[in-house]
Amino acid sequence: MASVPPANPILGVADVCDGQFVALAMVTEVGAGLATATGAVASSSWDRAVAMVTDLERERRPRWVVWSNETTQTLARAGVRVARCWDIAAVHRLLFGGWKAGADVAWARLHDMDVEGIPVDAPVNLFTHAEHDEAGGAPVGADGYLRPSWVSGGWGSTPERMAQWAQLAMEVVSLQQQRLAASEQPTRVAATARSESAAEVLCAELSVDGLPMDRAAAESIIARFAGPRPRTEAEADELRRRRDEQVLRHAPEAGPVDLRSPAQVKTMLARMGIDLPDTRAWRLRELQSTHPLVDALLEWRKAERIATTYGYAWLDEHLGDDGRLRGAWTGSDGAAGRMTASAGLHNMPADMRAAVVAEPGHVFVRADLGQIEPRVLAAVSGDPALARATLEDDMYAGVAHDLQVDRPTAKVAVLGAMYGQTTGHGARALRRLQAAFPVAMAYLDRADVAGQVSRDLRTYGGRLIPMGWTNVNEVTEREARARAAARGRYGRNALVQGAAAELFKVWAVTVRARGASLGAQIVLCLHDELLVHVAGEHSDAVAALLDQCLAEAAHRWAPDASVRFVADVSVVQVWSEAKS
DNA sequence: GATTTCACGTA
DNA sequence: CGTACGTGAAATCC
Repeated sequence: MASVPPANPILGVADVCDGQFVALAMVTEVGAGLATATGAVASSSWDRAVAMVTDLERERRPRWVVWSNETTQTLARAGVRVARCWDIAAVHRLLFGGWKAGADVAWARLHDMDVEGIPVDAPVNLFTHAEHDEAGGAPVGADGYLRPSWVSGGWGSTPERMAQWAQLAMEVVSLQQQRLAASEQPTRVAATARSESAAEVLCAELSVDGLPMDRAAAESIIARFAGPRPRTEAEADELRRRRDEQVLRHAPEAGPVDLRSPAQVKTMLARMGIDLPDTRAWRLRELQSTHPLVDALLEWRKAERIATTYGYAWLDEHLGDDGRLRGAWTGSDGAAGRMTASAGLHNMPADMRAAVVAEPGHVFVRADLGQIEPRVLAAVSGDPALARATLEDDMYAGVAHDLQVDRPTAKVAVLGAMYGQTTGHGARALRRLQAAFPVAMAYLDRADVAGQVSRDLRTYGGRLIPMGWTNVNEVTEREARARAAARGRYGRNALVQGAAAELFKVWAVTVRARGASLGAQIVLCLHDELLVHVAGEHSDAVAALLDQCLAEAAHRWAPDASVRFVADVSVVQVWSEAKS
């Protein structure tokens, strides 16, 4: 570390922003630490820190460097929406894969040090605290790792410390950029680093802003499935008992059965002469209307799902008084890099979409990417024949024509190739697929083989897909082969799904940027679907924008224009109105 | 009390 | 033996 200049109470814009990158470390009580290539400063209060960031954003639009989207979220809560960002955790995940991306992990990996050897802090007590304050001078210990006291001690116990954190962040960014520059596709991977960082900003805003939901509508949907809101625990018990009774009356001789226990349900079904390896819904559905017990059980499962997972407790916990449903968003999962959301935002039952209602005077502009994965495959593999098939609105029709098979067969064959499905009646179509699209199929095969031999992969955008799975108890040859095959499927799928996630995020952050002047707010991202909330008067403009942004995003992400991407766009008041 | 298994919703 | 996620309850482990 270079010597750290003394912290100043606050400086003007010109003093701080002499470069494109400005590192930011922020806490609520103390203020902000900022660093540029030449020096570090810290502001003395939260209000002044916010003012400083706001001024800098307005006048210079720097690329804000943050350790994680925690900082971006703090800013968003204060009403500050930044345009450009460098999210160290997001770039770390891109470079090194995996999930853990704290400052200590990022630092260790960038210095080629063993992550397992990262020193851990002793439990916090009065003595260790006192020690930290004395030893708090340098963030890097003698062993080369970040000192645990620094990492766990918070970013901003003092303005000086915040300034040091900001300067450290600048150093880390420079190391990350060196890594990106040394990669196989430096320009493309650097672009991914920026779009992934922007996606983290979007996630921070999604977490803060939430999804518009009509409480009364939601409650009536829940009531339809699970009954009225119970006022007491006894009432809840009674409702549960009555729900159970609707099933159990079809199996009177089975005795007391806990329907929530799959084992007991299996036994109950066996006694009624229904033998199943497990009691999953798709198995039950095959037997639908052969026995009233099966039908009642399926109904019960649906009601139980609403009552337990998406019931009144769910609303109470996640739906704010302002009619916004909030969950925690992350820009990339630990695997292929898709966005994730908690609070059930990504797996809400379709019935609940009727409660996702635009606010007065507003609408949702909803758009989803059509057949995103095969189109992405055409782009990342560079297969000219598959690229030609993407020119059709329905690309499976094009593939079917090329393969001389019907559309359902073509679709199953393409999906099977991407996901590694090897059974079924697709063998003939698969051979034709190999002949018609050899480049794309070879791309998938390479991913499959890499997975089988546990060789790490990188997505088109440069995300590392670690394949060093821990080999647990492969006792038999058969099991070892099965696991290798599973890794192969995983590899195939990760390259397609991961690249699709990258394109989707470029699209989303482009919409965020271009839609800001219209007040368009992205309120939900669903892997290939965007839900944008905007004042009704701008609905047409935003609908057009979603298409324009897709074209821009596709061009930025994969400049080869031979692959066509399509979006289905509609303007609705309620999410459930959207057909799809 | 923490972790794993089953089940099920979404893409 | 398509993949991924988050969730809740039961079962299991410690």
